[in-house]
Amino acid sequence: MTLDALPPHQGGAEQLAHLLAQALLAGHWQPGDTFPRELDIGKHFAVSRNQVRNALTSLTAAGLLERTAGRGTLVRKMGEWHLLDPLMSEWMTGLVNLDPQLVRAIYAFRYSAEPVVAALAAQAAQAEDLERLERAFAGMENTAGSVDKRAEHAEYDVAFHDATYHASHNLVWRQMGHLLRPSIMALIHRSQHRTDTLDDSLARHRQVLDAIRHRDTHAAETAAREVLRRTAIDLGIVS
Amino acid sequence: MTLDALPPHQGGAEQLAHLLAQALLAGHWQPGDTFPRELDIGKHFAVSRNQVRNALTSLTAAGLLERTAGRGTLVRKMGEWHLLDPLMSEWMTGLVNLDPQLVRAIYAFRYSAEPVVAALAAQAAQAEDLERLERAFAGMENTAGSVDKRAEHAEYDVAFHDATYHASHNLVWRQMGHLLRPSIMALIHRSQHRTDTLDDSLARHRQVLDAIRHRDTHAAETAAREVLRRTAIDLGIVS
DNA sequence: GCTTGCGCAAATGTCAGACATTTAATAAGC
DNA sequence: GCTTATTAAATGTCTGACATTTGCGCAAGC
Repeated sequence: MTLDALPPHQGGAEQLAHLLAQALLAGHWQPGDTFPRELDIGKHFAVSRNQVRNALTSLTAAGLLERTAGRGTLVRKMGEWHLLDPLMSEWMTGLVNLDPQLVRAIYAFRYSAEPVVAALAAQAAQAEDLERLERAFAGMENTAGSVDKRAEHAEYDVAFHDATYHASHNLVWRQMGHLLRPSIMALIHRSQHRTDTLDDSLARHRQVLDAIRHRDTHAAETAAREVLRRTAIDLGIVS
Repeated sequence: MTLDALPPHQGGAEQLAHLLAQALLAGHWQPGDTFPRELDIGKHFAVSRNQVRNALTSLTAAGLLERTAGRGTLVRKMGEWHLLDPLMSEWMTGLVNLDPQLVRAIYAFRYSAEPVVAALAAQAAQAEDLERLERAFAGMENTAGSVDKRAEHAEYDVAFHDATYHASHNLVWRQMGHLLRPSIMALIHRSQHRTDTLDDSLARHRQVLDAIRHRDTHAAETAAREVLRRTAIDLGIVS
């Protein structure tokens, strides 16, 4: 694979990293392939070697690449990626053709984890956590109707789930809120967003909110699972 | 806080990063403090500015520091740390005085997550996963007796739990195996390692192994919880 | 007195070029 | 045929200069 298929970019090592990362995530290179050389990348995008090295440092830190002096830069396989690195979430977000295997893996994780997180939230949520949840839910309601507010709706959706993780009041769980963004954003491109399914999704979210508000751990667990069942359908994981 | 209290080091930006990271994790600087300047660090450790910048890049990527041109380098608070970055686990491992709040947070996470992971493992484990679990458990048994094998025992302990996460066959859960190392290594310094508690711990691990082997999800869940109850006692979280 | 603007100092960020080091392939020599 | 130099190619490192951003002081002007 060459660089020719990639779009140009506008300055900054971060953007270059974003560009290359998305190409890697989209599978433009096979694991084990040798990645283009620093000088070639710099030539192609008209940036200094420094910028290239900074970008490649990020990708290496995220487990996407493996570099060794003399040999070059190798592409690592999906199992080695640091899926929990916040940068990864940023790069995955907005990627249209995210690997179905990855979408499935993240969903499976959420399906097993989120009920537990919701239960913890029901135990530990403070007043401000409830406020965040309610604001996010209200946002979801207000943006549920029109088609041109789909992106905005997804943002509130992300905010709702992130607030749930946050309400668990556990430092580790809170970090995983990042994973929600790519997972939920994938919904935009895959779901039909019919009115009835949206209503159903909203109702299930409301049950999570109510359960947490009433400090009902068991109900929160069940409700979170129901939300994710709805998500599975929208993602096309189950029919 | 100055750099004077830190030990010297032996070449390599990685080691320098490790050194500075451990100082940060140990709380040598307060959140919001300004970190020493690049040139001062280079002067103190007799390394080039490049090495310093490489080290600081790692610390910044891990969320320990925040750098802005003109202002300098600020120390971030614990809530912003990327606890799931593999480098963080490496830095935390072997740190004698890890912040109790952090130990507690990681433990609370494990207590809520590991039963679910064990249940998944009971569903998804393959023959090779069982082999790994058995090898790790056998190692724990063989190193249980003597005091001078405590470190080795801890390694097998880590391997056992890591094998459990691995057996879940989920890309996301597998990444979290990293968190186990600092958590389990903390046991070495905190637990008394009396013979009877070690026997008890072994027995509970054996139940996890058996439950996974028999594909009994519910038993795996319960057994994992029991293992962590034992761990809580050894960590001094509960009496 | 208060604000605005200018300029200076200090810190991180960037660049360019040369050089070091590692690796793999190739050729030389026995 | 095996081992050993040699060479080429890639990433890693060093150095010095310069760019850019930020915060602060200080003075002018309303």
